[in-house]
Amino acid sequence: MTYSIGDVVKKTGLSAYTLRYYEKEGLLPFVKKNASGVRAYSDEDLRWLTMIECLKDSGLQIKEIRQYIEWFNEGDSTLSQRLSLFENRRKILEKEMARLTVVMNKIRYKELLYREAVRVGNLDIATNERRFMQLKKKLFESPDDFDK
Amino acid sequence: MTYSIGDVVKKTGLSAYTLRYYEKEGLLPFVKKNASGVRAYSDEDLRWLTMIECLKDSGLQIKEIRQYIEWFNEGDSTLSQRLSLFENRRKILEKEMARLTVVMNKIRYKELLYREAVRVGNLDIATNERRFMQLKKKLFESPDDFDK
DNA sequence: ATAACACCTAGAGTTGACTCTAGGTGTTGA
DNA sequence: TCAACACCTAGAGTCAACTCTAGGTGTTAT
Repeated sequence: MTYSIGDVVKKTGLSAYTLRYYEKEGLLPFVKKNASGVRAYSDEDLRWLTMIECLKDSGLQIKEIRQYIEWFNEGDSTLSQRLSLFENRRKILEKEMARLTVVMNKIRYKELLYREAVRVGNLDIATNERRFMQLKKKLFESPDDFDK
Repeated sequence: MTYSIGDVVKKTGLSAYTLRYYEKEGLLPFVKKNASGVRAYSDEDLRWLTMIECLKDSGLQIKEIRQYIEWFNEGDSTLSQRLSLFENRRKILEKEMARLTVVMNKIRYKELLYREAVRVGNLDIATNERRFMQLKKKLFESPDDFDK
């Protein structure tokens, strides 16, 4: 069972441009072409595309994904490099989630503040009302920076 | 109290290039210049920079940040637009965190798998060992996509 | 047999967010 | 006074990841 590039566009949601671009960048070294040069994707290729999506979602750049694929093709001698890659990614994702949690608190504070501001018609509450000042103090190192 | 661009570079970690670029893009509409054209940042400007950092961290593009600053300068008539902005951001951040949680699981699976693969010297465990197959099934819709 | 259609390549263009270069001005310490 | 230094502007360059264009080929339905 093989698939045309149009089939793969429908299956993956990626554009044909993107699929060709990935190939040019070395992300799909196995895609076969028929006698007249038309791509015929295998199920194996589709599995690679799923993995590529996952790695991309985790924040890897295309050249890093290519590196992973090259390691995969070199076989068991590169197992430890691949392990490092996933370890590093996991650590980076942990940091990213921590970062997002902090940002989320700040944005939530702003949402709460503006919800009340819309209700009363002005923003003075941010600097006047005890409850907002206390919230700011809890959320921010230097609270006054968040009156903007 | 005012600060030169060099002072602000030290305080914020942003480059002088970036600070001038932000100004060009309308993110710092209040920065004063002295008679010979040299920027003198105020404490107010520094507070804006903190806010800009926060909005940038939350994923806003520079033109969206400019829009927010314009709304701020227009006063209370734009309170509800600003509320929407923070609401939308909060929702986007929630989605982003959910997305990262899913990705994290997949990357953790890979890390675990490769840790064992490095120990035994090959990757066959992924397709042979019951515990990895079960983990895959728990984590992925179509588990075989993650043998790459 | 011809028009429509899906596909191909090489290479140019786009977008966002910087980052740098060239050429110049203003201030300050030896 | 003159060299070092921090600063200025306009505009060009960079980078990643696409996205598109131009010009062409191969297949299929009428």
